[in-house]
Amino acid sequence: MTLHLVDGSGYIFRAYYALPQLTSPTGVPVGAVYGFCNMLHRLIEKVDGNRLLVVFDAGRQTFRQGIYPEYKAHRPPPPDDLVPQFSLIRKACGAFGVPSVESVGFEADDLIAAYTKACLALGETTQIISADKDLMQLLRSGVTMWDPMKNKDIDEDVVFEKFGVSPDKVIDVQALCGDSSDNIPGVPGFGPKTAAELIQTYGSVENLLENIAQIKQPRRRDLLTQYAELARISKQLVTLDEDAPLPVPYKDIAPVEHDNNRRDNFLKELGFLSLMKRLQLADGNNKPSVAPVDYTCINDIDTLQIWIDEATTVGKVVIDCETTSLNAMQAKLVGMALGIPKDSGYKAAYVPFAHDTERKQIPFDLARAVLQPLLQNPAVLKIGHNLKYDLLVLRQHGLEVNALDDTMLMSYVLNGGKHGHSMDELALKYLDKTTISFADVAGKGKAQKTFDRIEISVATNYAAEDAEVTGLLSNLFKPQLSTAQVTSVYELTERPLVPVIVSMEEAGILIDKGSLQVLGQEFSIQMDNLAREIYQLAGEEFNIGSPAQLGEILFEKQKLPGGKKTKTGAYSTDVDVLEKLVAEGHDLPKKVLAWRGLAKLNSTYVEGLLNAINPTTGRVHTSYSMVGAATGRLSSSDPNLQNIPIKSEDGRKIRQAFIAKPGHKLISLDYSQIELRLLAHFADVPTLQEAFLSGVDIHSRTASDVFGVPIDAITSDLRRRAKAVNFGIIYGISAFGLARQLSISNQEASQIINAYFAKYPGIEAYMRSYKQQARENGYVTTLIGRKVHTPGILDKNAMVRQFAERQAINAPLQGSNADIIKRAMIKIHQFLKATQTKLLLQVHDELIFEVPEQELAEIPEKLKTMMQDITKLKVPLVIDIGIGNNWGEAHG
DNA sequence: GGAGTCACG
DNA sequence: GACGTACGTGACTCCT
Repeated sequence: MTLHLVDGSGYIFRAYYALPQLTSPTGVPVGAVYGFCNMLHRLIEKVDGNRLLVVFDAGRQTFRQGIYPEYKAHRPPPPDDLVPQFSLIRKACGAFGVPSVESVGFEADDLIAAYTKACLALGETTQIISADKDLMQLLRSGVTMWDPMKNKDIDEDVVFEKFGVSPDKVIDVQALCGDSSDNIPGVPGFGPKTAAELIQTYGSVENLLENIAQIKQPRRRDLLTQYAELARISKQLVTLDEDAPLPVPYKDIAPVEHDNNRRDNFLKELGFLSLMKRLQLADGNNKPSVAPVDYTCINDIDTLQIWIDEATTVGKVVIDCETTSLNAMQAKLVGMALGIPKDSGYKAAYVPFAHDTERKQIPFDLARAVLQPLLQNPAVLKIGHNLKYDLLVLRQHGLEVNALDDTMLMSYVLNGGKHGHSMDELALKYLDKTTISFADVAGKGKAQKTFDRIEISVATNYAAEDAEVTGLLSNLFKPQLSTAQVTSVYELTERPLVPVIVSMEEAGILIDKGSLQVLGQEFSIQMDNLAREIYQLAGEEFNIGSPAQLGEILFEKQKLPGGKKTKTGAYSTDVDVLEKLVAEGHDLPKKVLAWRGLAKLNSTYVEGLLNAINPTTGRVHTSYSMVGAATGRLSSSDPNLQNIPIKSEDGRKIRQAFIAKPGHKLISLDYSQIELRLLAHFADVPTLQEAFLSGVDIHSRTASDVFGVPIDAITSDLRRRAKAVNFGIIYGISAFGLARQLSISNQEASQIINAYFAKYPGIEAYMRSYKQQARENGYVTTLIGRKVHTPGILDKNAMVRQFAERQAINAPLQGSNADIIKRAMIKIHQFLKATQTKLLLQVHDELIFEVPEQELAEIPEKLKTMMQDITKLKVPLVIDIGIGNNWGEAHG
């Protein structure tokens, strides 16, 4: 028997902040209650006959205030719309038949500790259901912990990662570093790192205090001596009271008492109708190994037609393709899930086409004929999650789709930067639903099955659930778009970009296979030669690709200066370190750098690209993620075509292997200095704006302004430094960062930055105002009103906070660049429909096209005009254009 | 699977 | 006064 102890109070707060604000039919706020009911239901299923006990705080006053009056004293009262939910949540326990306890003078955490102790004494096990770090001290043999919102086990490893010590030492670490959220003082000046280090060495606070004299660092010694008493009090505060009296003796904890009527009446009263229906369905499905009955498997064309007719009448349908591959260009369509609005939720079905079984299915060619009118009907909204993928797969199977809504993109414009946007994550976060994962049905690793080999009944549950979840998410997100004022970002930018990217991914780009192979051989020969020389210099053979082995050779065998550097205590051997050694005249690191450069080119680019050639089209088709980057940028993968080399001579040879197909040229158009232009625009800096209006080289101009040298006397070194400053500003400058970049002292860097601020008034105000915006709203906005969230902006840890501040400065610039190029892509895509020219690639500020020779006279110039006129800033947008037989030439 | 390294804007 | 620090990505190799 296992006792499952739910930290009810902890859950309330987490659910309140994580879930949308719902209100009951009578206007009572019930968002947290909804999450709580969902969790109760899942827990009841999970504990499966074992005991379940929900534990609450009884009030704010506990014995801890007797020890330290300021304990939790600064906590603001709970939000107004959460207060009425406390009693409802206790009622929910009653309605679901789950016992709950609380005890005046003790926190829920103390009761959990006490029940844990009682269980262990009887040889029983407990599971703590919470994510609260204060409960982690209870982990030991027989006590496990599970985070119900993330569906994640919290084990010793998780604790170690968080505190740097094992669970039995957590209270000692907490006692030293304190906790600002609970007002636990700790030792002032000690952070988690120092605390963990000391406890690792001394074992406990008590032993540490007895041995203060042994501590090497004088500052630590002083602080500990001065604040020894605070450390002792803090330890008392964080230690849970495992001797707290049990409100209900362990043996009297009642099993869950099922009464579905009582539960349903409660849910109805609060307006949780769809949840009630879902639970009712689950009631019927609870017997193990009986397939759920709420999803339909459609295996005859007449039934499919009935569903299609209904979807057409309703004007809305969820679609979700199931295929054999994540690579849309190579994926074979196996089946399709459909969802149609019904009552307040969705009914869902799966239509298998090509499963590898004897079971009856609709041949795809037959299904296509009835699906096409639905997918092409502009009056029927097709809802999906990452429809870009489905659209590309369907196109490969001869089906076109219009009239879209994409829940992944809605999530992105609503909450970009806050969390991920995968369906599983959103279902858990917003619907409190753990979806069947792909690994659940297909297995993982080597043994993973392709979808066509999955049993149709299993596939039906998986696929139809995804369709239902997508529908529910769209019900939730769609109305939020206007409330959050991001409708136009979604409707005018993200959603219309979907077909553009589908077209780019489908087009792909041609690679000169032969020249890439030759290049690979040349690189290999050079690497072999270098390796021989390296072994000679090292006096032994070793794996050059292993930073650990290289570090040993350089810093232990050869005793070069450089020492430890990375967090894990290993020797750092990155470019900065090796280049420093090269500058000191060492030959070995120089050859290692050359070897590494070639190794990178060979494995990532030569072999990587050759492997990525699609055997059918003979071209390379990347996949763009529209939600990968928090700032609004696209990202590219499988293969990543946004990081093809350009900076080194050998690297450029890789780029030259990207070629135009016969009779065509590649052209490249890029926005010149767009982020600096955006800075001049946003920060309203007259001098910078004039510089861009006059067309002068911006880095030379900055060099002249900052270093006080006439512009025609600027050396290439001064220009290089000014360029680093300009980039630094865009990244949310720090003297340290600039100093490191330019290998100068922090002081010199500070002086340069001050000179910059003095010459360009407006920049500092820009930075201040965006940091303020982030603090007030939790996000900053771009040119088109895109929100980029900066979650760490109010963090108590200064480093986390400063990181968020730099993001707040950078995101409007990087994000507005993304806005501009995305809008240009949409416009250009429309225009290119009447031509033979194709948009192939986007690299953040650059677009690459394949143009037939007969269109070269007119098209490039028109594209340029469209790009530069896409928006009007206080400075002109300038487009650089290049043309050639390959990408190397075109980039010019 | 994380850490280290390095390719791009 | 100490603490670490430039923004945004993805792929590869090593090693636990």
